[in-house]
Amino acid sequence: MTASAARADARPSPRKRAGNGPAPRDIADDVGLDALVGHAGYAVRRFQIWIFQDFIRTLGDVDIRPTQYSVLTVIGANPGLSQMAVAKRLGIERARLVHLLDSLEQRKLVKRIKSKADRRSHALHLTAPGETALAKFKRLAAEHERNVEAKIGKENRAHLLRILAGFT
Amino acid sequence: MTASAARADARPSPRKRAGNGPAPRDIADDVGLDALVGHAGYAVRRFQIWIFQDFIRTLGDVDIRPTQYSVLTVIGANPGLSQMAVAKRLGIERARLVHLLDSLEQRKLVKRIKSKADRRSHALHLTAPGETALAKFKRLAAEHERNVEAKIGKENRAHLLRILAGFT
DNA sequence: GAAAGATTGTTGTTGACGACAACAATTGTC
DNA sequence: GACAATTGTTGTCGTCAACAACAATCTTTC
Repeated sequence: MTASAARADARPSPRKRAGNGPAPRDIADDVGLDALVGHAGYAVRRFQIWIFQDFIRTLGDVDIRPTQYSVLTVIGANPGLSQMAVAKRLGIERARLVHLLDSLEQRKLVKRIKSKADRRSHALHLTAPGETALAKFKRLAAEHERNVEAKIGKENRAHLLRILAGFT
Repeated sequence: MTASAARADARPSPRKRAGNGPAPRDIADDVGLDALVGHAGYAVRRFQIWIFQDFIRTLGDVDIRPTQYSVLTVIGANPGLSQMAVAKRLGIERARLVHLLDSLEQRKLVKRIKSKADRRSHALHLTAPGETALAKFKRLAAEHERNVEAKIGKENRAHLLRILAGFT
């Protein structure tokens, strides 16, 4: 460990700013990224990385990633939706949903049924094994949520969901 | 703003759908994702996407992305850090930091100085124009933070930062 | 002091993901 | 029926995380 970078390891930073102000005024002579404290985007990004890694790890045995889980969940709750409807609802592009559904259909979890009313679109449904699989995924996802609670606290998680309810 | 919907409680849903199918089967806007409500990861992901897009848009004129800003900020606050120290501090891989620094160095914002003590490593510093540029970036970043406040509320943002303080 | 092991920066690959553009088939509009 | 819009699909481009391998350079160990 070189002398110039010696302080990069310690992470004391007990300095909690209870005040709401961003206060980017600090000289930050102490440690690392004091200048980044107060940036919501940075904290949210780090948290999102952590939460996704825990999700991927918790659902690792069944090999389901967060986006796949969201697609399955929406289809399970709304059978018969078109790809366009699912994509718009989840905020993903329909071009990307094509590959996601290709993978899920290859695993026999989802099936595309050509719509009779609109022959351009496909009605999306879960297969029978897809339904039972989703039930298992939901149990694992609930376990993941408990990990989140253990990480940031039960009521903090609840408050977080309340704050971000407008983005779901 | 495709997903700026309110709660899933009662949504009259203007039901515009000018060019939608005749069948009442695929009404995109009325899709409920009840099962996704209550998943912290989903809300955080959507929020993170929004916040990054606003950051990129607000700092669009200076062409600085969130990761670049975090690198500049850390180097500005801790001149002389090695690439390994910066990467570890920001939670990015050193392989990725190489390209980030290539870009920033090409723009004359950062310079790599071969360390005399450890000839493997580089001491990272801001250039003179890099310092003045960072000052401008910080003003724009503060404007972005005000956008976040306008989006979720001032005290909600403060509470969020408090909840996620452990991830910075 | 030399060999063995670890670290730093670099290059490369892989895969997930968002953003766009173009296209055929189909539908709605005029 | 001509024209515009939508749906699913294919493709490209760029960002980003995760690895793997490598040369140069410490650090450790004998």
